[in-house]
Amino acid sequence: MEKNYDASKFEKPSVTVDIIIFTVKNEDLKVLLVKRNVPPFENFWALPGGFVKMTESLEEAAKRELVEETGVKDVYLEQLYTFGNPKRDPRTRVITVAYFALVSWENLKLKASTDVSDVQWFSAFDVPKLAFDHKEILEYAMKRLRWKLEYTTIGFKLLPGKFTLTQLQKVYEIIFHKNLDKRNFRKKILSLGLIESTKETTEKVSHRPAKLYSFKKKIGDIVEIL
Amino acid sequence: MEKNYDASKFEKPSVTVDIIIFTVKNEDLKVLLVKRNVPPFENFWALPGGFVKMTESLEEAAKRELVEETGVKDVYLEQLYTFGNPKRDPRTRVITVAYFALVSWENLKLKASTDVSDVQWFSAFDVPKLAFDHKEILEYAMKRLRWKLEYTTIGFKLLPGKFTLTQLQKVYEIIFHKNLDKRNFRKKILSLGLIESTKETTEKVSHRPAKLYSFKKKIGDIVEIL
DNA sequence: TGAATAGTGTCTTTCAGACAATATGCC
DNA sequence: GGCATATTGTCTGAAAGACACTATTCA
Repeated sequence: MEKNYDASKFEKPSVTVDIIIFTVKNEDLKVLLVKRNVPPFENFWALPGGFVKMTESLEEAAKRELVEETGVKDVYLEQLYTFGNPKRDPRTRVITVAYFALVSWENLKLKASTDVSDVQWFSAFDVPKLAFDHKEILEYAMKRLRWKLEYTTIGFKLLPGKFTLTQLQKVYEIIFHKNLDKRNFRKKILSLGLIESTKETTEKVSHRPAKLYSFKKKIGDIVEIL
Repeated sequence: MEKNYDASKFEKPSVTVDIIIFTVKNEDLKVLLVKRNVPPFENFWALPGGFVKMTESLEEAAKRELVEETGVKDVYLEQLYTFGNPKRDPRTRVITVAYFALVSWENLKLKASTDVSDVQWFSAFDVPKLAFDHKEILEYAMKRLRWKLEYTTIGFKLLPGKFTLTQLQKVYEIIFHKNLDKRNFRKKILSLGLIESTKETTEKVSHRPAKLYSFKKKIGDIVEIL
């Protein structure tokens, strides 16, 4: 901290949060974008976000935006990185704290997906030109997502509460963009001891039904690394 | 981003950077602190830091602070986390972007270490009460440091350009607070293929001299994970 | 009984960890 | 030669990866 301080003495940047909201749907990784209807970057798609209010924490701001856009609470949310290049917004100095969120499609389809043209899910592998430096932010989020998937158990967060191992494997395959061996995948996931089979199975499928699994809710989420 | 924007319409938070500067000296992990001489937290020790100027990026701000406090450039610097609790500063809303830096004692002892009472190195394992939420920030930095040391090659950054394997092992032992097996440590480090032996050895020691190693400067630092 | 997906085991290779004797330079 | 530290290899257990067949349900 500076030695002398006068809050009014310095010109201050604006601070926003932007959220990268991922979900999996139709065998694809999706990201939620909103269409801008004012300059700059009018008619460009952008990450959802907004100004941080003076009385809310950064995480509260991110959660607020998340609820506004998707109607879901209690999802996985983590701070990603803070982007502060002085030229990233052509109007004025804006520093943005990026968060990334993982939601299961099943949990949110009731609400946000029924919105119309100005809020839409895009394939994370094929997004339109984005406003500001949002492309860079998205790419950073993809890196973090892959990394987390490899070294933590975060993948569950993209699925509903009960899921089959095949569904889970699919999530991994989608995000890593490569096929995985079924036996090795199951061995590894189960050896982590973080999910348990329920007594239920999938129903009304014209083939052998699969067991449904759910997370063990253990002492504190073990997602914490780093 | 918000749909409508008027830079003057919103009250804005102040934005600072704070830096956790680590070094290793006397077989201890040290962190640089500065003593505050104005309220709030007058006479408390705090992390070095300051306001982000309107025309500089966050990283530039962090580098500027780093040079001001230590006189060193070209050190390892990475963004740590952004702390934005609305109550973290009792005066006004201050959001701080924390960076952490690793410097080798040998590279900086010329300058900053000769400063007097208000800038000092403390053992990272035994710091005084800190101003604001700086204790929390420091703890987070320690976690990140341990993590990075385990999964990347970042440890080299705490040593001078040429070093012995024993010195390097010492760094790891200090930070992990436990002893490591010499043979396994050397096997692992050398298998990474990131350092190479020079033709030099330590001199004027009253025992067998050790080979000096240096980093291979490869295509881009391989420290990038996550 | 055929279609479709679920579920399962072995072998090999690689890496981490335990463990102790020899080598070298200086005095 | 004695002291102090440097340097080096083997064995064992665990985990990751390659690989193919049997089981179950429904139509």
